[in-house]
Amino acid sequence: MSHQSLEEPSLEEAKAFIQEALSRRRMLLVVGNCMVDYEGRASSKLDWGERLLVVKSDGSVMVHRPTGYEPVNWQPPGSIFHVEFEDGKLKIRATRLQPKEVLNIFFDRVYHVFSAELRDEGEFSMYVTEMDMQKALLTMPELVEEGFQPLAAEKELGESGFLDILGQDSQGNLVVVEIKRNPAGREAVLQLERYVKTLREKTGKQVRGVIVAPEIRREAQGLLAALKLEFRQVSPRRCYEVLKAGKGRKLSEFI
Amino acid sequence: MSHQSLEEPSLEEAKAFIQEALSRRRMLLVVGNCMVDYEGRASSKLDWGERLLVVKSDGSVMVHRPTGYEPVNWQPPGSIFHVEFEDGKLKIRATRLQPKEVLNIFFDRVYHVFSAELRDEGEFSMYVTEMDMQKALLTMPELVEEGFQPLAAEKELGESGFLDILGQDSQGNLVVVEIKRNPAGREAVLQLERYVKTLREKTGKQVRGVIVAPEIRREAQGLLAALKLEFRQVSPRRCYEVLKAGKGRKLSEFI
DNA sequence: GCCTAGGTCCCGTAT
DNA sequence: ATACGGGGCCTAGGC
Repeated sequence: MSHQSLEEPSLEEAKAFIQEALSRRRMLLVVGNCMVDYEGRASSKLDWGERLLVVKSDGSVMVHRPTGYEPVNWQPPGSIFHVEFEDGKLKIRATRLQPKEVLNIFFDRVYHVFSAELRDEGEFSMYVTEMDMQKALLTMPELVEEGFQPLAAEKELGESGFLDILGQDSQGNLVVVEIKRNPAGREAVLQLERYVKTLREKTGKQVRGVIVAPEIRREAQGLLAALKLEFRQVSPRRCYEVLKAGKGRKLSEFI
Repeated sequence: MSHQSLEEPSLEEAKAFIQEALSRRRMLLVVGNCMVDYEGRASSKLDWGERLLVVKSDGSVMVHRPTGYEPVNWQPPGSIFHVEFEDGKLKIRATRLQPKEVLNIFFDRVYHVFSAELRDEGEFSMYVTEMDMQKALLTMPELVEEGFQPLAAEKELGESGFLDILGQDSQGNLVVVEIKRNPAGREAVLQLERYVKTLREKTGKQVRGVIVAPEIRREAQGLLAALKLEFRQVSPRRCYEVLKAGKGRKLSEFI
């Protein structure tokens, strides 16, 4: 990995360093006193203060204040850069084309600049996502309930959107399964209710609705009961284990 | 502003530097080859690669890969740190207490470390928010329509939630106003419909529903028409100007 | 290209 | 403390 840095560069030195880093698409860090203007979907202005600017090789931009997880100003990947002096300040402009958004960062002092060409091929694996839970339920339908048989997944229901799993229970009743990776709230219940209602109207038959989630919030339980919907607790960990065990089998076997 | 950095430190030197920075609550940057484990609401593992670690004075943590706007792993403000050697690797543990989440970062090589105590009192101002739009509509009700008179704002409607503005038109009909700063979608229409329906049931009178937003999405227009609801285009910029002009006047004059 | 749904969302605000 | 909605959300997947 090649990298370089400067301590307390002049604005001219910093400008040259930054232009070099941007043109070579290296990761760039700038620490200094700056002011930031943003104009695009919304507009904002950040007065002078000491911050960290991060520019990545794909054109992502973040301006970080000393505190707070989120950048105060930013630009997503694909931004285009222009560096120049304006009123004696070092100006870095990052432009996004669609939607058209412009971020202007003005430095009147730079304490530190750093650039590097990072190599990172490391695999990132998240153990359980909502889609994983769906796969797990399709792989092992009894997680929903004994005798449950999936008929379709990600089925469109017109205005209502997409339901996660449609199946039938051991009695042959239609069952709509709504999956949540996080604790299910009122919104999930209402969403399920829309699907169930739509299906009842379409088919004219009895339709059951089941929320599958790690837990259901207390405030959603009343609504669930009032709408005669059901809840089945399934932990992400269980799904992860099912997926690990079921590797190699194809989804198409089940739907 | 005081700041310091090291180039190509040994792991021992890096450990001392990092511990010093964390204990003094300085902003810390580490560039090096690392591996990351996360366990909490979900779980993840990131194999070895070259990345940027940012730790802020409030305990925010971000691990950034060479590309992508978002950090691959992170911890929100308030995290607690522990630094030690494990299997010859420099291990930085960031723990969040609620919910309990642990982020472990292992470095086998450090290219660059930097720390600084940033001072930033600069004011950040966003020109228009959804609440600003509400204030603007209360300040200048004709933005909704000629003769519109606000009666209440943020009014609770039981299970339905809070409606943005309740008012009456020049004919004395009740009007529910639903404000969106962004293009209004199907969800906004359904939300408005819930409020209108609830109010109709409560009052037994005719109730109109109006969505105020910069624009309405195409796919929501059919639903809007079918439910006999209305749309009024209002730009954030217009709201911003109304607010600027209306400064000094109090909200309580209007509601 | 636009749109929809999910996120370890984060974050403010109100309860 | 916890629930709820918004975000310049960002990001991935469909069409």
